[in-house]
Amino acid sequence: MRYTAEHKKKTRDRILRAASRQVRGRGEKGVAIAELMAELDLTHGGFYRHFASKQQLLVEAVAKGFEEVAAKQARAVAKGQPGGELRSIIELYLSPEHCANPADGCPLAALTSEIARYPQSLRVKIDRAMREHLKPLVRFLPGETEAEREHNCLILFSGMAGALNMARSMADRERRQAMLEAAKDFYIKAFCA
Amino acid sequence: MRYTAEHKKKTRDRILRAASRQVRGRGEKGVAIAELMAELDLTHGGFYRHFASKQQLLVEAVAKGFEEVAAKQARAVAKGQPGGELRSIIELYLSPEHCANPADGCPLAALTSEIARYPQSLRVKIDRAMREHLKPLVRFLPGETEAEREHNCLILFSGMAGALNMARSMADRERRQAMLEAAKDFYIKAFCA
DNA sequence: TGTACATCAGTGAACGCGCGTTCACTGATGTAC
DNA sequence: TGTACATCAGTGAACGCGCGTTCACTGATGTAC
Repeated sequence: MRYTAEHKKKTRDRILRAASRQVRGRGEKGVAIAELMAELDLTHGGFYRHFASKQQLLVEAVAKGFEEVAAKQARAVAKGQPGGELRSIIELYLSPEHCANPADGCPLAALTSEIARYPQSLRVKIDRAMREHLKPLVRFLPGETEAEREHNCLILFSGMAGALNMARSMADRERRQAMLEAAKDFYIKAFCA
Repeated sequence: MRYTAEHKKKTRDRILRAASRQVRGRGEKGVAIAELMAELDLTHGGFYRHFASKQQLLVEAVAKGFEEVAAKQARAVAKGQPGGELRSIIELYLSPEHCANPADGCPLAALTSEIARYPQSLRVKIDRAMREHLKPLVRFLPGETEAEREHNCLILFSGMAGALNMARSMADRERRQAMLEAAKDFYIKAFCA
């Protein structure tokens, strides 16, 4: 059957959203085209009307993840008081909710060690998406020069991603909570002086 | 043909070493039994005389990785001056060599985001191996109480793992180096006060 | 307005490949007598 | 010391499964006339 252009856009977006959740929840290898399409009540063959390959899907899915996270961070910042932007972001990032729901969370944390192994062509695109995402946050970081603030931004987010993964790796709830709290204290003290 | 008990031990160890390097270099899904055995000029069938399953191999391979890293850290500490133990460890961890050679490096960094997705049974064992590895380092960390030093230890290593992965994800050499240097400065200032 | 044809999102079978695991077998060496 | 049998690390074919991608086909709707 023939569908409108609008319908096609919507389908493409549904695939992208589902893929973005799956790749963050399960990693690149955890995404299977046929299963992904079945989740949307579609069959695998149609996938290639929307994306050239699984790789292309992944790049866009990661970028989509960064967008979602940016929106959440913006909401958290808007809720908090002025001057406390970075603190709000740190508390959101190291919250039990973010820890418990990788699929809805930061792609950098979900794929920390995988990205380093992606082919260069993919890495370049993800790197770009990440920097695009971090750019508006740089101004909240301490530092005399723009370069210093940028470095601090990278250190903060890579550090929090590491801490979040450490918490996610822990078996019992208590240690997980303690890890998140300790990390929250540390990063707030280090960057919100 | 029949081999001596010693020969069997050696073969098992060769498999384990190769697997440890592979899993750190490529991730869990990147290890293929047949390829692993072929690398040692063996065929895949023999694998199951040494390990019950791929999972069991992975647990031991990760533990082996922690042992290797511990040995390297001990060597670095012995070379440096007394009082500078933590500084030596940080400099080793965030060195260009460690960044460039994940297969010979810290399993925590190599598998940061994957471990969180392993089945609970596997995670428990890896968690134990990791804590075993960190235990002798806790005393070098600042903190009034043992619990505080332990938390600081977890924050430091998870943070460094995050920073190392961030550097590994970057496309060009300059930014990678700058990231490592900035992180080195930051963690030394934060923990070697 | 009506008709003939073109388009194209979606279908589902098929291809080709990789992988973990099993299993009957081999044959050199260990062991029991 | 010599002989018959047991052991078991290692071999390689086979099984069963999952997966990315291709392709001929469908059929409702868009478009040209």
